[in-house]
Amino acid sequence: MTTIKLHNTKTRQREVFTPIDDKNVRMYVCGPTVYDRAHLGNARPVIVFDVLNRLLRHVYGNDHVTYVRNFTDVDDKINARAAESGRSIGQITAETTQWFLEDMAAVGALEPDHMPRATAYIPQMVSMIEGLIAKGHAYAAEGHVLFAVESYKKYGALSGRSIDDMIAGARVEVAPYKRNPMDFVLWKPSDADTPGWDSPWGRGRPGWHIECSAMAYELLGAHFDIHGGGNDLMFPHHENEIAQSCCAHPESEFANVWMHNEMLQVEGKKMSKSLGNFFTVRDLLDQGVPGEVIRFVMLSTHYRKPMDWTDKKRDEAEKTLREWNNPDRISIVSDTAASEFDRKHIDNDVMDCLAEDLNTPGAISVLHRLFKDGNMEQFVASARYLGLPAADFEYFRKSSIPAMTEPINVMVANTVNDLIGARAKAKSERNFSEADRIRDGLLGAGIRVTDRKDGTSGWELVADFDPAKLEALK
RNA sequence: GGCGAGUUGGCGGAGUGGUUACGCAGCGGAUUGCAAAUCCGUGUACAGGAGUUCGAUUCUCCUACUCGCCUCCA
Repeated sequence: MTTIKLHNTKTRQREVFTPIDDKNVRMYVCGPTVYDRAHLGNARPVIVFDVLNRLLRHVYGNDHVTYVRNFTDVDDKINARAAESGRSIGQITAETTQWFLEDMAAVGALEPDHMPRATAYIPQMVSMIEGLIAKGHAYAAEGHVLFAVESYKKYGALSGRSIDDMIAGARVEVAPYKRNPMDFVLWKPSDADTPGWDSPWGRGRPGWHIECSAMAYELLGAHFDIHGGGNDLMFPHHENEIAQSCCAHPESEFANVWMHNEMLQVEGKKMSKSLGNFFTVRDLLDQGVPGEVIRFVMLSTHYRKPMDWTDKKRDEAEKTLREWNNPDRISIVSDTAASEFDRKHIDNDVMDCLAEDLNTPGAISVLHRLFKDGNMEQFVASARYLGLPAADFEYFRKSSIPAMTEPINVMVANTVNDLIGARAKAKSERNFSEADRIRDGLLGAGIRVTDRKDGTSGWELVADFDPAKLEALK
């Protein structure tokens, strides 16, 4: 069996991964707060942990992995969005949830086994909070319930902070009802205009962190294998989750392995609305950037390093994927029900790279080698395994040019073939200036003509295909 | 101020105590009516300083710089 090694934030070391139960490997990844379209940075953890999910399923068996990723659909950002737009909270969260699923599917992410919504777990949260109060880890004050960080000795261990240091450097305004400035909210009161649920502390709503603790406990138990998310969640979100869960279930250790992906940057700078470099996954898709290209770029940097999204990388990724989908090179027929074929032919070196703390750039380099060496079965199976298209040229070509509908596609092909025929005739008459004129014209329209050894000619679309220019050549 | 990550050839980006990926670009060649595409060949880089070592890009320490978190954030 493949030995998987993962970098554990908790120990700051790369460790051999040993499941608690190899018949049910359990992973929880923090999902989005559903108030707006997923931006590009949101896609990184989704893709990273999608790869891990695929790896675990390959190693332990498809039916022996439970992957949970939540939707946080109760949050003050959602409330604010509803208030400013005049729409209902339910409309916003339902719509945003659906967008998220569509956008993540477009970048090749498989759906987790469970995608719980926080609002479906309010009673479990209330119950967990009651337990924390009973054990002396939390206290009610002025309609709030707060977690007492001093009641948990290991508070700060994950992110390497001490409570005293944090207080010294804190820039937060401290609510008067907090016993310790670092105490965080488990439950807060709601006024009449804010969503709320009845509770022992009055009508209110949960604080930010408790939903993950409650849902992880319900779906995975008190002790499970892997907990993941972006490294900006390490503090305070994950620290607080650990404190809540470990105090509510002192017999357990919560997650064995903590994994955090590094942040995404855009052209060397943090993505932010004020810098004007903020964009969503949907923005890219609508601009004609295929989801596979986004995925390829994401996989080409190791998940624990900052990733810089640049136009240059996007172009190079698209170029590589075009080459990998060149029908002249790949003769294996694509079959959507090819899971058996894929499973059998996934390359061992690709697996070894992934097993070594998800070395996706290494896996891509193996893909290059397989392609170059003509090991097409391994290549296709491995590329698909990583969620990249292979032997699927038509799909890729269509997805690159969303405006190009099927009838136009056929018309384009006919036009191009006519022009190539005319060029072949000119060539046979040794009228090379006419032949070159046609070839240059096609290239200008975004179609590259390539002569094969046998005297026939192939063609492919290049980046800036322009149907209008093609029409003008007729 | 506190905590953490990082600095690899023209660019991107892995990895390793000694044999120095991979991709893009470049260069040389084959091929071609000319191209393109393709194929073959070609690159000795690891921020600076000190230390450990037979030997360090890889380990330790120091310095510089970059970035993230500490407030909502993946």
